[in-house]
Amino acid sequence: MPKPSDLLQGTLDLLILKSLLREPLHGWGIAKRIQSLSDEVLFVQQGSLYPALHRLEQQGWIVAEWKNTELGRSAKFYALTRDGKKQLEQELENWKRLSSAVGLLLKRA
Amino acid sequence: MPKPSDLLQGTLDLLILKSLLREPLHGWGIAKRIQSLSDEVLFVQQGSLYPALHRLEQQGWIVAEWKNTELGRSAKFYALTRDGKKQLEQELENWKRLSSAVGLLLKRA
DNA sequence: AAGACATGCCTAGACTATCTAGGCATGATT
DNA sequence: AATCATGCCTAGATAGTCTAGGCATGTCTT
Repeated sequence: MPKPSDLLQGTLDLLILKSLLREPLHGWGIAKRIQSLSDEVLFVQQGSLYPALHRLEQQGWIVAEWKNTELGRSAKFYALTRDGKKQLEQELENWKRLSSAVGLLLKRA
Repeated sequence: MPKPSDLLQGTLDLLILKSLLREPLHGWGIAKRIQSLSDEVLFVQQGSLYPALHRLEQQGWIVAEWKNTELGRSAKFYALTRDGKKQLEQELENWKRLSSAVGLLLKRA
């Protein structure tokens, strides 16, 4: 039984980093942003998101800081680090390279 | 330490099915075809390919038959079944849906 | 004749990302 | 009082891919 996938595997880091490029966001906000910016096509499960955030933080690509949301709630805001921006560019390039290669093959084969 | 990926995860089935659309091929040939049609960008490891072929065969999407290659060697040729074509179309659609959603997000975010 | 290389198939084990399925807490709304 | 939205988290299962081997045959080179 094939499992429905909400994401293209391996792109979650890319999506997270990219959505933090403009401004720091908390986990919940990241999920909503990915969802809305993709026209409700991409959904990040919380069980995927939070481990990913911790992974990215450990790599030094994002940093966390507790702040208050506009709703007056405490939330963990993540911001891109300098290394994170570099990583983002690498992942962007990799995505372009691989996805266009797939596109090429699909057009030709 | 990030692991270099030769493929976008989850696209292998799609690539295999698509490369069998024109004519049956054996494993070795599938790998070479994916490689050349993608302008040497996508590489399928044999340790990924053969398990995938067996998986696809078990699903009923491809069938195997031993034949001789042009070089006079015995090789296992795989052909798309009717179900395989259906599956291919579904995976094609899914790929388009998800990859364009990623593209959209990357453009916007 | 020996060795290397290309062709061809295969598997076991490790790795890693994602998903499922929960839990916990707070504030607002009903 | 109950429910819902917001917000963070983890444990375990699942599954796909990669690493790193093994095996066999045929051809080409030395």
